[in-house]
Amino acid sequence: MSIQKVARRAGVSVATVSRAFNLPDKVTPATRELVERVARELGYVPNASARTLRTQRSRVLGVVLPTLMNPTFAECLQGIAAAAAAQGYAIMPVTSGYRIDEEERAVALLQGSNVDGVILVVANPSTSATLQRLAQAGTPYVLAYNRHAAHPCVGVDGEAAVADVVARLALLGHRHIAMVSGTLAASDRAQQRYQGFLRGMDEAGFAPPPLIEVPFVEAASDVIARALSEHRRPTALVCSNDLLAIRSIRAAHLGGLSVPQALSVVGFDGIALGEDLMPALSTIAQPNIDIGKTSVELLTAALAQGQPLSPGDSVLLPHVFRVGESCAQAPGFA
Amino acid sequence: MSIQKVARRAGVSVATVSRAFNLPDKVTPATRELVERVARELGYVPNASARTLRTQRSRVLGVVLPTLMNPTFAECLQGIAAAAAAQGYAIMPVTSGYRIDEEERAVALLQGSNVDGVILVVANPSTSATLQRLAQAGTPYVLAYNRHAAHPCVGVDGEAAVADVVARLALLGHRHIAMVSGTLAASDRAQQRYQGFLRGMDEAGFAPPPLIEVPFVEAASDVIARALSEHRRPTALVCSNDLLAIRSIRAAHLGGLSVPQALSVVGFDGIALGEDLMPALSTIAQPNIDIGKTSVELLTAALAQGQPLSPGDSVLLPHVFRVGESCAQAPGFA
DNA sequence: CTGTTAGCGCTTTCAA
DNA sequence: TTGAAAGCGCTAACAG
Repeated sequence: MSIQKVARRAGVSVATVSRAFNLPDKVTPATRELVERVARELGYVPNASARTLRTQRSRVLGVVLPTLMNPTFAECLQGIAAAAAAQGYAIMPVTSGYRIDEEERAVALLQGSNVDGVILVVANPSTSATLQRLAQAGTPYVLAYNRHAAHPCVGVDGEAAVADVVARLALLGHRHIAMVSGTLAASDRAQQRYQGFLRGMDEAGFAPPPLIEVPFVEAASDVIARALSEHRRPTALVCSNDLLAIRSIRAAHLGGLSVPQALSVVGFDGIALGEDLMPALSTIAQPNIDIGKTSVELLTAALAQGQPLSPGDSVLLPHVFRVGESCAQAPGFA
Repeated sequence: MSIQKVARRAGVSVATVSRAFNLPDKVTPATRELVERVARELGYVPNASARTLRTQRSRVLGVVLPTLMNPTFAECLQGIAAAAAAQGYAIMPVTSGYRIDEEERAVALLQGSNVDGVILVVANPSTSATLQRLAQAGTPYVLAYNRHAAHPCVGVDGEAAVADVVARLALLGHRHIAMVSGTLAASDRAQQRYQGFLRGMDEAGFAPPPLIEVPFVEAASDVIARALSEHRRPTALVCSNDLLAIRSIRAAHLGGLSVPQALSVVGFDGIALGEDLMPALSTIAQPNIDIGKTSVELLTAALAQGQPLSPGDSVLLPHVFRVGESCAQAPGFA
């Protein structure tokens, strides 16, 4: 079903059919209706490839995410999809599995697909050759969750958020607070959150214990269990993300510590599922859907302007501490 | 950066450049290397739209899912993405929010994007005009999770799975077993699982109590709490999906029932997160990633053959009962 | 083994 | 307001 067939059937030129769809004002109402009717009868759907080839714009946004197994990014993608659809854009998501080489491959794939712009969550903007490649090709892009002075970013202030949480825990009487994180080297988010932890501990006048670093998610239980069985074990755990928080709660229970009575646990991300758990997860909630939505809006605005985004366009979204039930006063604190 | 530029720079024709990429054997190693080098220097990336327009194949698969907020589908999408990439296909996912009209819109969008084939999870294959549209356009498709005699499907036998679970619960001494489900009308999966429940109860010689139907996920806690506070309350709950099971466990605890001591809860789906919960979720685990992978393989095989899939190509994947910790003997059962 | 060329379906001047 | 025609970048005959 091509525009040719519609034109022939309607007894007009292909140019008129094209105008009827794209510039309705430039054809008489009568012709427009005729064309629309014929097109509907024939089940005509414009060919996106031909249009893209001709206009050099695909109306597709590329999306690079670490994984969909973490609901944080699934939620964000949902937000991206909804916002993109609202703006008349389709999306093409690719996951990188937190691997730099996969990030590169993903961007190459997207560039080959003629995407108009790219939204990405990278391991670390500082060390990312991927971003250079994008900039070099003149492809507009925006980073989500990442924060970096040299790139346009949409995210929250993870450092401040964690520092606040430490202060909050101190207020609840906690003196032994530890942080659980994934591999620091693998993510700038983890690094920033850890900075916030250090700052918060410093401001509270506590000496920070060694970071409980979990190299692989599978190893989480063991590592955390060990940390919780030490002599002067922490009474509160600040986790770098909700998935780690959930695993920490399990590890605590297996070790005979009830949450929040014997151990407070705070997560980071605000995945929807956290509210349905028992105890409901106390967490620093990021506006995941809104991060996606804002990224799309920034990007499509830039596309409309015909110029890439600059670091100055970055948006810092507010986070909120979601109270939950996994966080309470320190044992024996009045 | 077009093939023209590469050809000129390399001093060969565009046809040779094209061959160097697509039919390497039909070109002398020397020319091929020359072309590859020049292409790399110029940062040439083949234009997918032009290729699609010319070949009439986009190497993109459309994917229609209800939502990404349910990890089941996020996991499946991950599987789809990996398998598609392995076969040289990109994907274009769209979510329908369990709404029929959105399913239709999604398919229309995908058809306009020239997708070669579509993988979809629909509310109900029997009542879906969407599938007819696809068949009419000659677009190969395969249903995931759905099961229907008139369409090619990839999924598990939900009915048998639930019937088995009921038998298993009976063996553990449970006499009062209830089922929790989302709106039956909204999903053929829910219907099939409920059928399995009825069959299982019948085979065990129990009279099935009324289905605990949760119209909106938000309402889950209330509805379930009410059911658990009745005089002859169930000692075991079979939930139509893991998300409902998680909410049920919470509702039970809020109502003073400990899981699994006072109430056993079994889910359906096998989301990865279930294993990290406390108690770990007992559930009927579907091979979500494999469902995605199999769907892709079926579809790409059909694409290679140049013919759509038929109902006879359907694949039934095995499910397993994941033991977990949320399911135990009935109270007072020796 | 390599080159020439038509044409995929569409948008967009330029003319009428 | 409408039509004719060029050309986006690529692949696949066909010719050499």
